[in-house]
Amino acid sequence: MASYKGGAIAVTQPRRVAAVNLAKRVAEETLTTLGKRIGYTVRFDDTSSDETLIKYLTDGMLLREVLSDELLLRYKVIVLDEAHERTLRTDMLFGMVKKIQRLRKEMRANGEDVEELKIVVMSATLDAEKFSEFFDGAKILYVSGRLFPVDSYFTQEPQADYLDASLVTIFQIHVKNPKGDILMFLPGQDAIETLTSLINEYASQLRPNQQKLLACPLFAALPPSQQQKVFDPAPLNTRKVILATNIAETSITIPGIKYVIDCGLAKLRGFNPKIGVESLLLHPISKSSAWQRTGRAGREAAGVCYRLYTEDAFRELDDDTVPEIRRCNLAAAVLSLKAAGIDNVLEFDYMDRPSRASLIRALEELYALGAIDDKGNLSELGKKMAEFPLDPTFSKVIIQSAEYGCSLEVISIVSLLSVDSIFFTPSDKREQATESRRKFLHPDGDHLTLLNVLKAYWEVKGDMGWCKEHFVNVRNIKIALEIRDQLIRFCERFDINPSTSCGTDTDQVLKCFLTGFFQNSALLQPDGSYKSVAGGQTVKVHPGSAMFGKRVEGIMYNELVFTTKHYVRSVSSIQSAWLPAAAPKYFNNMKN
DNA sequence: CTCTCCCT
Repeated sequence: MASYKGGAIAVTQPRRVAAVNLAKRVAEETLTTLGKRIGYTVRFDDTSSDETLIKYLTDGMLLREVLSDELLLRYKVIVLDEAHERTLRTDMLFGMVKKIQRLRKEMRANGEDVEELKIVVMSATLDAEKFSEFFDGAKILYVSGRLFPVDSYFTQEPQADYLDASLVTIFQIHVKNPKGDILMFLPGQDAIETLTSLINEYASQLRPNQQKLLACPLFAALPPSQQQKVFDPAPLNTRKVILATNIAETSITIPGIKYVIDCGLAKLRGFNPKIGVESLLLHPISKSSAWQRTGRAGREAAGVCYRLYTEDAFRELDDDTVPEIRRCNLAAAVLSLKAAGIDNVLEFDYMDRPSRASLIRALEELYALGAIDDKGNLSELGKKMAEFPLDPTFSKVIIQSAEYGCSLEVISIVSLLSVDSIFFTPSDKREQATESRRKFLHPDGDHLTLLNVLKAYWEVKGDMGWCKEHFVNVRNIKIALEIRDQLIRFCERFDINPSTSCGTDTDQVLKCFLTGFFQNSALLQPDGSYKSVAGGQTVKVHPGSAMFGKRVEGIMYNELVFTTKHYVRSVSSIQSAWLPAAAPKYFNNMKN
């Protein structure tokens, strides 16, 4: 069998499912066994081998590969697919592969035995010139899509209440058209749950001889069993209306959609580098996002899209969504760039440059964590941190856990914090969910509460009924356990004994977390509020937290996001006296 | 008195 060492083709995807399904499809069509000439590599799942000529992988996976193969010498071609999505990772790869291509060309000119690197960028954007210009005037090849036509309609007047407008539009479609399911785009869980119950209420008032209407919610936090309902065929004489977040824009494709309703809004991540706070706020979508939503009606046959905004409003929308790299905290990205040999992250070749303030902020955070020195060079600690598939804060905590004697506990808690919440709380059963989880509550907060839930999950051997009863999201807890297995292997590689336990001395766990999260701490004020030590914001404990409504002298939190207020999530109780020991340099500087 | 989505 041929080995393609040095001559393979990488095809990147922003999502795992896409990488896996593409590889399966291509293997099938080329009549080969998956994992031979055609394979895929995603986290926790790798079918590739030395024989693999075409490897489909997530863009995050290719970024990991750069850390061990700085010139990506195992590939002769790199295809970056779905480039228009401009994920943080695709944007990092743009600059990296461009640099690698130049280096390999220079090496060849010096007579070294290296192949040139070919780069192919695939994008559904209309603005191909932008990509071409970035890659030094690369040739553009246009390929037409295979969508069916979709008629688009706008409202005559601006809609003050998009929930009301949605409801009216759904029932108008329902009574005027014989068949075809409806996909409605909404900004979040809250709007989806509200509209689901409104639809079901009004649908019960339809005439008995009329076709029925069934509302199906769809968002990422929904447990797998309920997400599945979107794919189940509707009962006889019933039309499905799927109420979805942006998850239905790209990640999940539902068959049988004839009508799309677009409210024109989405929740968008933002980042303020001056105060270092992330936000999650409602924004009008971009034109490209509106077209993407529209296209969801034309996958199997001609469709119709109703936009709940005026044509004038549409013209005012931005052409494209601001790339993620300009909207998020860059600490993890900057650490990865440094570990991949890009020393000067301020001068890196970005297709869209993040603000200087945002890059400086990331460097400051990494310096405070001890990942880089005062010249901006990676420290020994920083090199180790970059190896872990985690945010730098988490990798710092894992590495420090050896000294604090609590690796066993810390590895589990970091795994549980690495997934979207292991709890699922439907708004209509909030009290029931809170009550059923009360027995896991640890007085010191969410970190140790999560550990209690995991221990209980193990005791019942992951019983599905138990999960349902306690509103525990099985999918997320299972992902957390896979992460945990992976982290244990990393620890063994770095001579950190993953079985070291602090037993009942759980303060060790919280003190250890502070070595990564000292900047995410807040102290109780005389008026009963908490004020963050880093930015001085007044922060509110999220109502879903074990620390909600409690008054302790200090708190540490995993996350601070501005939504309606500055909310902190995954919160635990700390003592202010622990802070200087967790980060001596940082707190000594603050006094001066 | 309640957070869109995705990745290692």
